[in-house]
Amino acid sequence: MISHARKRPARERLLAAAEELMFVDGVVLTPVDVVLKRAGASAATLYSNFGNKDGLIAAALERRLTDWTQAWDAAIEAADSPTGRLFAIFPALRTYQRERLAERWCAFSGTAAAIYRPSEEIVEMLEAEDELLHARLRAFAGEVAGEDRAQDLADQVAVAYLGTITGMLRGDQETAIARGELVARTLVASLVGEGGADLLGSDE
Amino acid sequence: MISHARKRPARERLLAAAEELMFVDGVVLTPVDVVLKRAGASAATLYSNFGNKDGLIAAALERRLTDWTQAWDAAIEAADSPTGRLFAIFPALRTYQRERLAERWCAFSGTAAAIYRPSEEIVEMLEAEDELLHARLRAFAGEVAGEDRAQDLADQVAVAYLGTITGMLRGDQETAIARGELVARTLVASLVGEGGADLLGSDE
DNA sequence: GTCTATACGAGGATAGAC
DNA sequence: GTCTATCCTCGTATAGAC
Repeated sequence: MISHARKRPARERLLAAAEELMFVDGVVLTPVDVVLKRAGASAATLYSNFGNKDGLIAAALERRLTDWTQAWDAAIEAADSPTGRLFAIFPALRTYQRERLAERWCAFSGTAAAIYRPSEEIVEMLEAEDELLHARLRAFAGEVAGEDRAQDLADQVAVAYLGTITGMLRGDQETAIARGELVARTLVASLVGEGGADLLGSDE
Repeated sequence: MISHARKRPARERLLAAAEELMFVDGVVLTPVDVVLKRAGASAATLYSNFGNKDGLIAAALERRLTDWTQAWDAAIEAADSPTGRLFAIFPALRTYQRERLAERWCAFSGTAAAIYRPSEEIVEMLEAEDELLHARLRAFAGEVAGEDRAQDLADQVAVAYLGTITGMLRGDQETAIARGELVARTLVASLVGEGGADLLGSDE
C-alpha cells in the first residue's frame, strides 16, 4: 500500500497528459512541448522513458486499449442476453464518450488517420485494437446466430461500429451512437430471421 | 479550342499537386514545400492564389467534391432500380478508389480527422460533402422504402458508408467496400420487409 | 503572374549538470 | 531519474525583383 505518494512518477504523468491532449487535438497536431508542460515533466524524461514521440503515442495507445477493454467488459457483463452482449459495444462507447467529451472520436482510428506510415510500435497497437474488435464481435455473433452466419454477422456489426465512430467525428456524437446501435439491431433482426427480436432480452 | 497550351496555369498545377499529395499523406503531414515542388510552382504563387495552406486545402476539397459527385452520378445512372440507385455509392466508391489506390480513405473524413479546428472555408467543404451524402441517400431511400421509413433507412445506410471508408483506412479496401455494400443490402432487406429482395433489380 | 531569396517561429531531440 | 539549457531542422509565410 502506497502511503502519502506526493506525486506520481513523471512517466505516469506523461502518459496521462499524452492521452488527455493527443487524443483530443490529434497525435500529430499536439506538440511534445505541450504534453511536457501539462505533465510537469522535462523533455529529457520523456525521451529517456519512451525514446521518441512515437514511443509516447504507442504507450498511450496501449494504456487506452486496456481502459477501453475494461469499459467494454463492464458493458458486456451488464448485458443479460446474447444479443445484449453483441450490442454491448454501443453502450460501452456511450459511457466511454461521456467521460471524454473533448475527444471527437476513436483514438486508434484517429491515430491511423493522422499518421501515414506509423512506426512499428504504433502499428502493433492499431492491430491489437482491430483484433480485439473483430475477435469479440465474432464470439458474440456466434451466440446470436448460427456458426455459419456468425462471421458474416460479426463483419457487418464491425462496419456499424466503424460507421459509428466516424459519424461521431463528422456530426453529433450521441446521434451517431444511436444510429450505429440501430444498424446493429437491424442487422441482427435481418440475419437471424424474424425471430431475432425475441433474442433481444430485457437489457435494452 | 485551346491550341498548344504549353502549360496549365500554376494555380491548376497547384490544385492537382495538392490533391495528389495531401489526400494521400494527409493534409497536415504534407508540407507546402512538397506541393510546390510537385506543382513546379513557387511559394509566392501559392499564397497569392489561395491565401494560405488552409485555402489550398479548401480549394482542393472543393474540386474533389465536384469529381466525387460526378463519379457518384455515373454510378447512379448505371443503376436500373431504386435499390440500385441507393446502393450506387458503393460501386462509385469502388471505381473511385481503383483510380486512386494511393489514397487510404476519404479526403473529407481524413481532413476532418487531421484538423482539430478547421478554418471556416474548410468547414464549409466538409459540411457540403456531408449534405450531399445525406440528401442523396434520403432521396433514394424514399424510392425504396415508404416515406415514413425513408429517413431511417437513409440514416442507416449513411452509417454503412462511413463504416466502409473507415474500414478502408483500417484494413483492406476492397474487403471494406464489399462489407459495407453487404450491410446496405441487409438493411434494405430488413427495413423494406421480406419483399425487399425483389426490388434489387438486375444491376447487381 | 511568377520567380528567388529569406525571415521567422515552431517542434523534435540531445548534452551535460544535479 | 529528473532538470535546465540549447541545438538544429523543418515548415509557413513574406519581401522584393523580373
